[in-house]
Amino acid sequence: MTVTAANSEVLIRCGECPIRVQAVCAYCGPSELVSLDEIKSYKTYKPGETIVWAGENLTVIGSLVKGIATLSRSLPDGRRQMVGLLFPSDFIGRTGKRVAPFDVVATNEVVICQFRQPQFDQLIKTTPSLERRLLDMTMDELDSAREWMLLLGRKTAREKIASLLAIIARRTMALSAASPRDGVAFELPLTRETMADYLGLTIETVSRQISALKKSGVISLRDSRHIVVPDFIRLLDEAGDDSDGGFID
Amino acid sequence: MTVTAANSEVLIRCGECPIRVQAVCAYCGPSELVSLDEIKSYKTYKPGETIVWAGENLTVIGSLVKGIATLSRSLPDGRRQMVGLLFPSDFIGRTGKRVAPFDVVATNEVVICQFRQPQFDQLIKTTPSLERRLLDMTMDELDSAREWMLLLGRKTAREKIASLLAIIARRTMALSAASPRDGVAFELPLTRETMADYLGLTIETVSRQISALKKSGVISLRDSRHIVVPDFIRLLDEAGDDSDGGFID
DNA sequence: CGTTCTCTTGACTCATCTCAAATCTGGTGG
DNA sequence: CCACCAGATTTGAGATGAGTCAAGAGAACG
Repeated sequence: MTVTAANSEVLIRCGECPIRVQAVCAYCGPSELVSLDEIKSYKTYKPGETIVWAGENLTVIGSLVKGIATLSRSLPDGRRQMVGLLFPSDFIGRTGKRVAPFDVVATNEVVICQFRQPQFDQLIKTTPSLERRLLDMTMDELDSAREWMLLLGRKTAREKIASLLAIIARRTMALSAASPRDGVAFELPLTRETMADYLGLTIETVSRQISALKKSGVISLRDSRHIVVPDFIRLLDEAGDDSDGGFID
Repeated sequence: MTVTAANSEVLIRCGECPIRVQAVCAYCGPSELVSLDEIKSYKTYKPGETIVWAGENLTVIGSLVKGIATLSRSLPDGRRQMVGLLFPSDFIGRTGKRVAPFDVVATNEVVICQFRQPQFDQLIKTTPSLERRLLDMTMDELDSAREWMLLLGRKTAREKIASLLAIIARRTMALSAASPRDGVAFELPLTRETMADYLGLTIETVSRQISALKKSGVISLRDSRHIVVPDFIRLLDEAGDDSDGGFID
C-alpha cells in the first residue's frame, strides 16, 4: 500500500514470491497470505546502505528477498564484529522490541519484504503458523550463532578461514548437487574486510591465511574473489571440526 | 508421574514453582498448567554431571529449576568453548530436533522440570502461550549469544574479564537494588577454568588479568572466589563497551 | 599431614596485530 | 588505447598480547 517514493520496487504477490517456501511465511495458508499481503511493501536498499542502526529505533521488520546483508556491532573505538549474515528468506527485526541491538547493512542491492510494525505484531499473535515458523528460524539462528562462538573463541586464524570457505563451498555444492571429492568453485560474496569482521581477524591476517592455504594446495585462486577447492574433505580437515560434525548437516 | 528412582525429587505443583513467572510456562493459564503438570517430572543432576551430550540423542527437554548449567562444545583435540550459561528458569532442549548440538553440564546440583518428549512437542503446537514464551526466550538468547560474539571476536583479555565480572555484578546489584556508585560484592559461581572456557582464554590468562585488575584497584579479592567492586562504572569502562550500551538493559 | 585440586606467577614462545609499502584491479577521462 | 586514480589486496618487518610449559602457593579433604 504505502510505497516509499525513493525505494519503491515492483510489487510481488506472495504466491509468486521466490522465498515463499523458506521465509517466515513458509507455514502460512492462502488466507493468511492475504493478511500479510495487506501489510507488506517492498523496499530496496543500495549497496553499503545501513538498513538498521544499532541503538536506534527498530522500525524495519520483514524478510530479506534479494541480496545479502550483514548483522554487526561495534565497540566505541571502532572495533567491529559481524554477528550474522542474512541471506534471502532470512527474517529481519524483532517483535516487541524498540531498540535495535545490531547494525544491519546491505552488502549489495537488497530487497526487503517489509511489514508494517503494529499490524505485524498483531498478526503474529493471532497466526500460529507465523509464530511457529519464526520460532524454528530463531532456534536455527541461535544454533549457528553458538557454532560461530566456538570458531571465534577457539579456532586459529587458518581454521577460521577454512571454516568460512567450507560454509560457502558447501552452500554452493548443495545447489549443484556435487560430491565432496569433486572440485568446487565459487565466488566470494565478501570483501577481505567483511571476512575479517566476521572471523574476528584483521584484513592482513585474512589475506595471509588465504595465501597460506593456496600455498598448501588446499585452495587455488583464479582472482582474489574466485576460489577453487579441489578437495572439499581436505578443506574440512583444515577447518578443525570433526569431519562429520559441526558444519555438515 | 514417572519419576526415575536414582534422581527423584520432591514434586512441586506448578502453582508453587519458584521459576513460574519467568520460565517457558510464564504465559500459561491455570488449565494449561494442568496439562504441563501431567507430562512433567523433576530430575536432579549431580555437580559435574553431563545432562546432555553433544552429538547424542537429545532426550532432555525442560526448565532449569535450580542450580547452574553450562552449554559448551569442543573441537576434536579438546579445545572447549562455552556457548551459554543456564540459570533457573532457562529452557533446555529443542523441539523437533533429534541430535543435541551442544553439551549441557551441571556445575552444581541441578534440578530440571523435565517434560516428556512427544507429549511436549504436541502440547506446544496446541498452546500458543507456550510457543510465544519460548519464542521470546529464544530471541533473548540469540541477542545475548551475538553480544558474546563481539566479546569473543574483538575484546582483549582484560576487557573480557571485566565484561564477565560486570555481568555478574549487575545481576547481583539488580537483586539488592544498589546504585552503580556503591560497592558491590559477590561470589563467583565459576572456576577459573569455566571462566576461561567462557571467555575463549586460558586459565593462566584469566588468573593474570584478574590480578591485573586487582593491582589497578578496579576490583579487590577477599579470596579467589569473592570479588569486591568498589566502583561499578569503573568496571564498565574496563569492559570496553559504551558505558550505556551493551550490557546495560 | 599428606593428597589433590585450584589458583597464581614466572620465563619463554609464537600467533596475530600494527605499521608501512608494494601490487593489483577496475573505472575514468583524455 | 593509454595514463591516472582510488580502492582492494598482498607482502614485509617488527611489536605485542596471549599461549605454553613449569613450578610454587593456598585451600579443601579425608
